[in-house]
Amino acid sequence: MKRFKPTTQRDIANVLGLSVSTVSRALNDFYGISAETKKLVLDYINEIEYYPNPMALKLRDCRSYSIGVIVSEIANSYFSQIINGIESVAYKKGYNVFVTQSHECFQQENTNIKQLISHSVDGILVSISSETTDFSGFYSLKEKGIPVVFFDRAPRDIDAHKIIVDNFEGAYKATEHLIKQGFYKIAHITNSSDLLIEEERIEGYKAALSTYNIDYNPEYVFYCQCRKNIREETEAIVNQLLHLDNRPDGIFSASDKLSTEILIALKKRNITIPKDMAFVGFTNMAEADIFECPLTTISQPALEIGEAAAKLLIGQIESKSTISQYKTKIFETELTIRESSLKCSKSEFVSESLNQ
Amino acid sequence: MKRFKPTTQRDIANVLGLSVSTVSRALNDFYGISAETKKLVLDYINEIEYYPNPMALKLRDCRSYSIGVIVSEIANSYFSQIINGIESVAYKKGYNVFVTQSHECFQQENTNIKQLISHSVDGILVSISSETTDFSGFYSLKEKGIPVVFFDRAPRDIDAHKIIVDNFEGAYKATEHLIKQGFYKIAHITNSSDLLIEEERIEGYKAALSTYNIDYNPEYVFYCQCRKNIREETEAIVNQLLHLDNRPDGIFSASDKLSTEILIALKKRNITIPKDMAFVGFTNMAEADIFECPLTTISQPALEIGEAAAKLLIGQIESKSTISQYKTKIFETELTIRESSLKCSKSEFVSESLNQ
DNA sequence: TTGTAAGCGTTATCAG
DNA sequence: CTGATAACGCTTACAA
Repeated sequence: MKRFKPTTQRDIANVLGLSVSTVSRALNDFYGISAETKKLVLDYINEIEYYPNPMALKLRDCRSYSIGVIVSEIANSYFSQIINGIESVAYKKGYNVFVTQSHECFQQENTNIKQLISHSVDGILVSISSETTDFSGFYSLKEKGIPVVFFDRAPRDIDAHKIIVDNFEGAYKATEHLIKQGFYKIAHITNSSDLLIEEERIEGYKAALSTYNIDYNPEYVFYCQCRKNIREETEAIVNQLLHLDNRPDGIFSASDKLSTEILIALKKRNITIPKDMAFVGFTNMAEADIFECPLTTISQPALEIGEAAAKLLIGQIESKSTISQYKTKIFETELTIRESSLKCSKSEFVSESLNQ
Repeated sequence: MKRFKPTTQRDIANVLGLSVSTVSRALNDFYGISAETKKLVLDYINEIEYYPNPMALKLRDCRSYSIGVIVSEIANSYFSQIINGIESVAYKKGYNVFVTQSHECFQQENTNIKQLISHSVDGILVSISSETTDFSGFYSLKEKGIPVVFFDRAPRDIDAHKIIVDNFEGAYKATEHLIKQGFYKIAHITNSSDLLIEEERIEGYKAALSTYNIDYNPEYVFYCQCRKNIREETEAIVNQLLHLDNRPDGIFSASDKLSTEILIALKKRNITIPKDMAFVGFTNMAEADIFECPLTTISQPALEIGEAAAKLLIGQIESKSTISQYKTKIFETELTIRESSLKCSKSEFVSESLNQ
């Protein structure tokens, strides 16, 4: 295939009978060029739709004007909304975005970091995988001077900007809501005990129980890695949960994918929501409204999280001085009450009236 | 911020007391270097984890080793699955992927094309927006010699590789299934009459009706642009549909987002699926299983579509000669029968038994 | 076998 | 005000 060879400043210079440097001056509003010559050049480049060769610029500046993103899965509405936010900010500021997926795998995450470095990204936005407990990869990025901003899932004690939601508050609200509806035996299903956000959610869950004088029962907390075999994992969890001596009457699930899979497993066992089991999900699914039983959810401002993360990262990239004080920006979550968590549910009411 | 300055071949050469070209030779298995020197260099670069500066390579080769993707929306499981396929192939072959979104808007699509060109992508993968009727943007890409491969939604008569599914067959199967279930008044809701895939789906729908001697009723076909105001559009369509003199008893919906929105609108009006209205969606939603009424769907092999498209594009990019014969690869769809299309539905049965 | 130097497209520094 | 030239990091033809 004959490769597309774009016009260069040299071509322009030749056509107009000028030198390359004059053309460059016109393009960059550089001082020391006559208005006349400048107009000549600008008119011409407008006509031919000239774009400066980005590779040359990047080589010169030693930066790629691109940022890398690592998420666990893009086919997840929460993350794709965040990516939308990141891209809108990045494009506006002239940056490209490379999106990579860790699939909740530590190994893959490290491969992604290397890939991104070898593509000379100017900075990285990351939501760490549920498997990650070793943050040395991120520390070495810091050492190399490559800015990293964490969003959604951040390591506990790393010095970096972080964009997170108030997971404690979110989990508290979810749990409290279930309690107020009259469910006292609430199970909590979450990703992995090593993630800070999961810890915060568990703390919120515990705090709500404690407020209402309900004993915390460790048997009611389940962990799921959400890897490739998520279906098996959730099947096992649901089996275990349903066969507990003191079977829970409500579930608070901590993530998108988890919620979907748990609901599938429950449905398979003919557990009706919320009659047999109340349910609140920590999720951003657009489809929450049309599930068999519309889902009560704690939702997160995904778009804003993405925008904030991108702004912070680009700010750090473009800042002249080293950051001395890292920020942690915390967004609030929102409880949307639908039917899945109601004691006397509308769906029960409807199905009764339908059968008269 | 002090910029990260990676090691260069000059640095390596200085350390080892060699010249840049010798280092380069070692890295590229170039002929004319002693095994000894080569080992020396390779050992060292392994130790320090040297990566060649991608910008320099790209500038030199006049190519970016990146491909651009244009889809309508990434927060759509069908497209995010396709992107997964694209990325897996692209990364394996050393290419980056820039993903852009048209949001079903012609203007935005053209902006994206320009963006991608100005980032010097080596080729573009595109699923055209529902609004696009003017393909001049893509023709001018062809003229410039930038390879374009269309997937999912392709212009009718453009000379280019295309990856599509058998939309006719898919629509036929969906419609036939509804007919066999005893629904004869089948409405079809689709994106926009200008897309080839929509035309094929309508043809499949008509052909199935004709096979079973059902008259085609143009009033039963609805078009939705699926833009920002999709909620209003679908509300209007559902209102219109429900107030037809001869109200349909089944709906065959042509896309993901459309299906979700139509179901929300129907639910709002207390239309029960499939009792009051049968439903088949052309969609890849993972959640189809746990909807109020599990959704019968025509699904598409999204991952494979993405992989095939990326392979074809990269093949074209790397091919020395101009392509004389463009390929159109057609994938088959799959009908998954769930409850939303069944005449005597299980869900009715369940809700009766629950109320005894 | 190794080193030198030109060139990819830009911008910046210097002379004219 | 404008033009020539070096530099960014890499590959490669050519000279040593």
